[in-house]
Amino acid sequence: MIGWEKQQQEEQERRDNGGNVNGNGVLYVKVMTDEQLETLRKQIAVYATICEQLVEMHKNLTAQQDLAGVRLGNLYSDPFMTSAGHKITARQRWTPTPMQLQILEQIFDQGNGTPSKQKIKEITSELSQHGQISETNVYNWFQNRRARSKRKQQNSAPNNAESEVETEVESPKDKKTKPEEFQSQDNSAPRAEDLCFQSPDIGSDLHFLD
Amino acid sequence: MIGWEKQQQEEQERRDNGGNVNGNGVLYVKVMTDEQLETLRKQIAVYATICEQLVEMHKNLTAQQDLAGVRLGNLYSDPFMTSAGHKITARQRWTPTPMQLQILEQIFDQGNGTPSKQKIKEITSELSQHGQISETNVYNWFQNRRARSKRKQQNSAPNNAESEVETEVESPKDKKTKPEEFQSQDNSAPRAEDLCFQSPDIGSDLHFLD
DNA sequence: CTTTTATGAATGAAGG
DNA sequence: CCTTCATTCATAAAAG
Repeated sequence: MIGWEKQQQEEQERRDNGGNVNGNGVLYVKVMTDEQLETLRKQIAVYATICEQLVEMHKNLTAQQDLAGVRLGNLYSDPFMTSAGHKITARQRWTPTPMQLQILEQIFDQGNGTPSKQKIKEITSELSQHGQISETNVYNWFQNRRARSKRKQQNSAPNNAESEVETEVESPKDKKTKPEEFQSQDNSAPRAEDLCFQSPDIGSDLHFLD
Repeated sequence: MIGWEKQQQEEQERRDNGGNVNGNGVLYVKVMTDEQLETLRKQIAVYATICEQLVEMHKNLTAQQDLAGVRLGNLYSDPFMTSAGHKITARQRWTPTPMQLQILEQIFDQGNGTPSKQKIKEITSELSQHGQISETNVYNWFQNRRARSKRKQQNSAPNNAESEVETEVESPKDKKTKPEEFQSQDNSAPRAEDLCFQSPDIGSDLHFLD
């Protein structure tokens, strides 16, 4: 197959491009901005959802037919749903180098838990000496670090109290968020009329998974 | 299926054949070969085709049921997709359905960046046909969408004291650093139409979904 | 190779 | 509007 792996790592905020590129060899390539890719990704996701729903409907119908004694057999199979359904939307992500991680941890421990805008810039600047990184990466890192640190703390604290008072299974008891009428993901079947895709010449048939 | 997520980020040893790469802090773009694009196209086509076929199957089944007088009605308005994995547990926060997203995105792209109170109502009204939603949701969505779009844009400009010798970089990538004029601040989601990925009007065949 | 875990990133909502 | 937080999603890395 083809190797998408030719792609290089990068962050999510690049836009525009420098026209066409080529390597040391001759290589014609298409260049897409991240926004374009993102849009593509979402549109594919829409397809995935539609397919899922259609399959679900099918299962229901088939089940009914079962009751009626009209088994049609497994026309659908989810293998493709899982294989093609989500892999397409692959997304790359930054991975801190050990050095970067060390520095980040260090800063985090210093208590200046408040990553101000300016601070971020500085940190990013410094870290970039040790590898590819962007301000967003730094920002995210601190966000996640704090959130997870917090969660961990609150997760282990109530447990070591003398008598085990916490028999809770999962429910976040201190749900400070207002009890708002939760709107469950209704997820009513999509009206595809509203999907504004169009199709090119893709007149291919069903040899997905090829 | 192929994974274009296979790329690797190495601190200083990057060496790919793309040539459009660079060290830290430089302009990145997604690069795809024609082959890769073709594959993507096929995959999308697969979705379109599968949807069509499922629709056909559904019609047949429905027709049979009609004949058999076993019309059971809305069995397939199942609130949750069990195949997706996590949807079973009710969610406490609104998650736009793909269709809602599509519509929102569309409206957002139209440039009328300021969602007036009245507009919000209209939009909410329309979107509620595709799933549970409230005006607050819509309002928040636009708020967030705009804020993040903006940040993203302003984040993509800075660079770039190219320092590290990325031996492979050679091609004069004419960086058109003109992030602002590209599109007004109200539009940041390039339509995929540019890429020729459009889908067939499967919508007309899916009307029963509703 | 498949499953699990750790964690970077996305995003709805709240606050100011 | 902008920033911050909480939660969820997706995936690179680790484990089996």
